[in-house]
Amino acid sequence: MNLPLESAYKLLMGEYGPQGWWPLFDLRQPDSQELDLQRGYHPGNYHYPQSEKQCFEIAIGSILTQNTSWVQVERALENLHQKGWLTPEKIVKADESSLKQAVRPAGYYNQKAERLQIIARFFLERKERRLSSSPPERSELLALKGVGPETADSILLYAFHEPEFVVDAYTRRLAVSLGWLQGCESYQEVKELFVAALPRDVHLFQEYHALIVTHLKKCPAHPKVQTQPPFYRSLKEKGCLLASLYRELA
DNA sequence: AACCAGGACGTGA
DNA sequence: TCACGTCATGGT
Repeated sequence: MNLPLESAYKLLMGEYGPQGWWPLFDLRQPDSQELDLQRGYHPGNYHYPQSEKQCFEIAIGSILTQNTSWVQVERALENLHQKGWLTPEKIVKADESSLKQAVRPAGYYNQKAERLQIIARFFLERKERRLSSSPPERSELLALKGVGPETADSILLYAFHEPEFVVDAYTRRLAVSLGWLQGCESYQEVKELFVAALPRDVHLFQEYHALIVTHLKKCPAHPKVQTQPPFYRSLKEKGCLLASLYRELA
């Protein structure tokens, strides 16, 4: 079975262009006309993160965004930024209650505050051992409370440029709606589908995941989980890109 | 006014 | 291993 994963990628890239993930707070240009730049995206520039601080910010964001929309994460990051807390040192030392207050907009603020301190401790420890320049093992990320498979892969892919494909709810939904999956597959199985069909390329992996999210945000044309066989009809009627995706791939 | 958002963990079968 | 409840704020 040879699924057209690259064709889908080309269509998405042709439609939306490079997404400039992962957005970085201290990269924001408030005066820019481009909303992307205002919000810290850096389309076409793959040279980020450029500092340990930016690297850490990606890790923080990946925790905060768990089952939460990105605008909420931006508010939490805003709070942390205003306190000057977007570093492992500050997060570790922060008192519990004000950290919770800062993180509150992102939801689950009790657990997320705790888990931010856990991952901050991890970053700090790596820094003290002068390991910051080399990527952590996936297994040691997974060992941290609050870091599951998606968060680990996000950190590795976007913060450390490791070729790990990120699978999230959108990825699964797209794959299911295109008939590539049934929907009941495990994280690893979904990941394998993409990794096996694509060249192991960091920029490709970064853009593919970002494009999937962008597309399904813009075109939430399908139910959360679609376990039925491919269903072209309902989507053609939506008039969104996914319809053309279907026609191309049919 | 339900439903969902760039999940992960703890528990019991 | 796996299904299920829990965590929580703010948009549509």
